[in-house]
Amino acid sequence: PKARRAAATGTAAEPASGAAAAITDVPTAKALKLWVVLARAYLAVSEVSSADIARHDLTPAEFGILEALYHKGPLLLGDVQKKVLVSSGGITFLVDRLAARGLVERKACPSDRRARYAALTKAGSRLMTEIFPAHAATIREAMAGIGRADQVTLTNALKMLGKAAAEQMSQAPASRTGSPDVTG
Amino acid sequence: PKARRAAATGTAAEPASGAAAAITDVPTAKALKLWVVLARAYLAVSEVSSADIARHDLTPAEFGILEALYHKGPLLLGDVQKKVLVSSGGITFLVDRLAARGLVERKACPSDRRARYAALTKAGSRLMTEIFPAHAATIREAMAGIGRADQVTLTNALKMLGKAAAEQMSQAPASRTGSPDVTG
DNA sequence: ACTTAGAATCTCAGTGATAAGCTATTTACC
DNA sequence: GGTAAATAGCTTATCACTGAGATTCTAAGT
Repeated sequence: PKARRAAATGTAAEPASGAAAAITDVPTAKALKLWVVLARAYLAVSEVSSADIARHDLTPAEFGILEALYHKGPLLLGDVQKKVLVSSGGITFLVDRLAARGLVERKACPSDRRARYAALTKAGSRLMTEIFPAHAATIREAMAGIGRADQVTLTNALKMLGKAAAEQMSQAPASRTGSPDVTG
Repeated sequence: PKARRAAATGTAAEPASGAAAAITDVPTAKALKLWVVLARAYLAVSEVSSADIARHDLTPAEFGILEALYHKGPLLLGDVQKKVLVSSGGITFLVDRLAARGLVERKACPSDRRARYAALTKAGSRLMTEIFPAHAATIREAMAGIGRADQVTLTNALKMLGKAAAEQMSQAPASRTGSPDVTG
């Protein structure tokens, strides 16, 4: 037998026997709905992408690093971090692992002795040249449910959404659990 | 000091010194771009949501379970799994943890002695009544970057995208690494 | 009834990733 | 020029979650 997985991310809104009543006001309900489909769409595409990446024995994070270096050339570890969205420790760990496989190497930074570059090795570069186009095509296929013009519209809308959400995030610095939230 | 995080998910496409050339064909480039902004938008909203949830010492997965039970009433563990998208072992683990906090309880299923229901306790129900509306409002705020009419358009587009991607997923069952990929 | 396949859940070892704290180095300010 | 704050990356402890197998039960076939 196998441990199966399912396909959803909660946040629905229909009461049932023994269930409390849910959101009534319309704008909130619409926003929740949007959040659900956003999560599902992301997850579905993510699944396609991850599965393709896994065929080469890479995690998405590893692939992200290789891709960043492939497109941008050698990068400071901190810059890789910004691209790939992992913690500082995570970058160390991932680059170590890629280095152990001979795909990436560290290089000293002449102007700052704290910093190090990560760069693709010849093998890493060859690998990416080999697999990236097919990966890109896979993503293109995953997006094929939407017409090309609509893709642009969708891209713009999502860009706005992401920007707004990120903005809201930076405003609320995350208060801690039990505490009464501020001075007053 | 603190281990900082960044804000992106790779898949850009501008060459640089020492970097290999990237995607040239337009449809693929557009699809990649869409994938990037989709990931970023999801991540940004996810961050907002998680931060809000964390204020109550809950993980997103835990909150997902509570939410499912709150809206739908008692649910078989398997059904919870489908809603919240975790592994079979994960459901056991998470429900255990919520039960230890007195928010959820297991109940026998009369018609099938293998199956168990998960249901909110009175405390769990009270907690959700207390925190869910505020959480929903937080999500609404995160989505506020987009007008209400556009939200509906966006929702529909994402629904199609998710469906198409999921479909592609089920077609390619995931071949294993080294093997030469099919018969021909 | 008995056997076999299939399901629902639980167990448990393993994994990717984070978050703090640490060291080495750089920058800014006096 | 010397000291303090900030920065880049590494180390370690910890954690939520996964995945395969084990367990218990149901359903179907003989």
